[in-house]
Amino acid sequence: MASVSDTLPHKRERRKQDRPGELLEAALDLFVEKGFAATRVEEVALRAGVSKGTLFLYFPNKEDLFKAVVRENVVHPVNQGAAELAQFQGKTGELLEWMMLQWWRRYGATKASGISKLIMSEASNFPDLATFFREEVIKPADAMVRSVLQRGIDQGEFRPVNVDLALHSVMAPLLFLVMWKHSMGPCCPTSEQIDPEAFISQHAQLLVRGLSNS
Amino acid sequence: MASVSDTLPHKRERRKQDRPGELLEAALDLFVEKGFAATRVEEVALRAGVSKGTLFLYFPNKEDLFKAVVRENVVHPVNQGAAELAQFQGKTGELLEWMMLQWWRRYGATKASGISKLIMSEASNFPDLATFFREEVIKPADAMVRSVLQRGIDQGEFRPVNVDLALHSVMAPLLFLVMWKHSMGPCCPTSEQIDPEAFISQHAQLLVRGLSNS
Amino acid sequence: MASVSDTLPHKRERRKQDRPGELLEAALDLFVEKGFAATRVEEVALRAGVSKGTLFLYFPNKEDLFKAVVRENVVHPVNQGAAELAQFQGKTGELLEWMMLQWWRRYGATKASGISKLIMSEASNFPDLATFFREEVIKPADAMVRSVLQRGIDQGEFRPVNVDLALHSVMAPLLFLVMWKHSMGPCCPTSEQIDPEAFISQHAQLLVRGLSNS
Amino acid sequence: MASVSDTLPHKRERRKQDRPGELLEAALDLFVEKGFAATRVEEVALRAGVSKGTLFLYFPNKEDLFKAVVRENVVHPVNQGAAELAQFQGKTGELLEWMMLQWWRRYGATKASGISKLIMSEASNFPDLATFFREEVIKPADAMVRSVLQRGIDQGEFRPVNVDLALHSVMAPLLFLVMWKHSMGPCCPTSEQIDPEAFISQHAQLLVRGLSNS
DNA sequence: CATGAATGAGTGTTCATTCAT
DNA sequence: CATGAATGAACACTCATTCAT
Repeated sequence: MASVSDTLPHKRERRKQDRPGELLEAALDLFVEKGFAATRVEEVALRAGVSKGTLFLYFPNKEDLFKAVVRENVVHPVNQGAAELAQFQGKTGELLEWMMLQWWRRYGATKASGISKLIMSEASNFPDLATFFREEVIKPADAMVRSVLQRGIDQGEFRPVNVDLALHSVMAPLLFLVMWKHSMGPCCPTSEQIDPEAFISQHAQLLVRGLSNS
Repeated sequence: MASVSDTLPHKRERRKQDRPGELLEAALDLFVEKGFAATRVEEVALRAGVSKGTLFLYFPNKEDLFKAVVRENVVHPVNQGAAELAQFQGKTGELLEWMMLQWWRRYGATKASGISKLIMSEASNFPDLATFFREEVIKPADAMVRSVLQRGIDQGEFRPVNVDLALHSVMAPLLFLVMWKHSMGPCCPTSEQIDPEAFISQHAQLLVRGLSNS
Repeated sequence: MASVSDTLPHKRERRKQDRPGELLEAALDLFVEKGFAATRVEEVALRAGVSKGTLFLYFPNKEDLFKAVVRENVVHPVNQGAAELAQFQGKTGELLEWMMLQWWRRYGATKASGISKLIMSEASNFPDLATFFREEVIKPADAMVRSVLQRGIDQGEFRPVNVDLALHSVMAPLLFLVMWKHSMGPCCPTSEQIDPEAFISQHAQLLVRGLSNS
Repeated sequence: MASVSDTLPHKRERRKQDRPGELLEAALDLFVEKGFAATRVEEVALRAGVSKGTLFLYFPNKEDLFKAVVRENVVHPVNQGAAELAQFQGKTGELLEWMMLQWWRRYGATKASGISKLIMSEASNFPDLATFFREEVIKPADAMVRSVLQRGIDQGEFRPVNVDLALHSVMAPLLFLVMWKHSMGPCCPTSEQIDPEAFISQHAQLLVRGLSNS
């Protein structure tokens, strides 16, 4: 006899199963907002609606909670855009600017980018996370950018610059914006804020002009 | 025969004069290595070869110790660079590349650049430090870059781009290198290391070409 | 057979409920014995049979612990006394003497009166505590005395003296006894001890006679 | 050959001889103002114009400095007034009020009274000081007051009250004023200040009326 | 004698972690 | 499983006291 709880678990049970997920979610918010050291485990537990002791039932200590948060929330911002990118018809210069703006809108501007800032900040204390991040995020992203630049060169639109270096000319401003957004940004008066899209546009255009073969 | 004390100050005195410098050096090391919050003042003192109490004889509190470290290792270099910059004769394009390379050689490549990474990492937890850094370091540096770009525009060498945005096209790659150096870098195999000067050179040239009026 | 846990709460729970009271009692002892500044919170905790951290579970800081001690041991008794006072029927002269004796028996003669001595001793170093004490203890007590004196005047029993000054003719001897008890008293040979109730009685009678309209 | 320094010592030498005195003076001010615990020996030394180390040349530790300050500065407020008192012709009631006012003007209102407050405050930590103070100050003062009261009784002006108790009716308000002046007083708004002479006058008159034989 | 640099034991307070219930 | 009371090791900062010069 199939009881209700087989298909639609009671609230209690559903929550129980979700405990780790809810804790990870709460921890993500707080770690991103405050960093590792300044986040108190009790606050994480409270935000997840459980007691402090319960958190330690699921994660043996704060460090492991942190690592789980990072591993769980690292987003692969490449996968989504790669397909669209491949279909793009038109000048590579326009593609480059479009790609950078898309990266910002879909990733840099979202909460998810907080995890990148977090990793950059804490990498030296958690080397394994840094390695993990490099493999999962940086390498694919670099490859994508590299392919776009190579496309421009192959099509004769760009000069044959050193692609391995040029890709950082593309990524650095984006990462800079992410870092800024999560560090100095909140401390700055509005008059000193940076308009991300305006900056990306102008930077992309400078880059394309700098790369162009004319 | 002149005694030692005629030419060299007494041990006590000599040490006394050296104390602030020794403490600042130890503090720089530890702040860069562990961040502001995770650095314990006692460890700074011990590394400088004195007791905890002695540190507070020279710096009233941890925050002021940090500010002194910043002044010694970041503010001074930037100011020195600015002075040399003013004497530069020649094309602004060359000046820009030279400035970026100098920034790297004199600051980015040194231990002191860890301070910038630290600020980026912990600004949100220590708003006072962030404000201090913005006023003492970022604003002067931005003004310097802005003046170079404006020089190029005024001399007709650069197009009249938005200087407030372009300035980040100059700084972002430098800060990216610093972040990289102090976070992901140490975890990367040598094959994936970035050659900072080669990157800066190429980026500067892309930028100059992108800015140029021809 | 009903188990113990049916009638008595579990050891943990019982202790938990008792904690604040035990801490307040230990704190009263030590504050009175050593003063505010010289009392270490850890010693309070230890005397209450808990660790230092536990104290901060119940009181956010040393100052609030002290305020709680004052509320428990000074404010409450004063308020209770005031209530009984209101019900008093009879001559104001008798009321005055009765009030002074009650004040002594219920407060002055107890450990709690050490708080008044402590405040007199340390007020200048802890202005916040002084203000707190003035608002919570002195003002209500003064108001009570003032109302009694006014009652005597209104009923024609007392001459219309300056009530704001006369109030100190009532309080000063009481505070003098408290100061004496907690400072010089313990150092005096028994032959020189003051008999508090005899003194209060005679002083009250002198006062009433001095105030009386006959 | 009598050199100048025999009669008028050089500033240097004079100061050297006065060192202990200057230290005691500086210490008096600070102990009275802040109490024993809150007074820092360095501040005492600075105010006396010497270095911290020098203070320990003259006083082996803080406690002994404190005791020296007290012993040195305890004033015998009786001696001066006793002679005048003996010559007083007229009603004892007037004598009593005059004596109380004089005590206040010549002692209570001066800095010297700070030492009484200090002793009352710290007596429990320095029992030997309390004993010393009792012998040197309290006993003579009590004797004087007692003699005045006895004079009133002997002359038939006062009723035969218990003189050993009544003397506290005289002293308590005076000591209360001293304590108030050095503790709560400075923390109170001007509207709540006590006018010492007005209070003493009214209290003395209440007392005299209470004592009088009519 | 005098200095003041140096010390280190202590203070209030925080917080990750444990464990009896 | 879940709780939350309890712990104790840190940490920044203070200050009486010492001692080489």
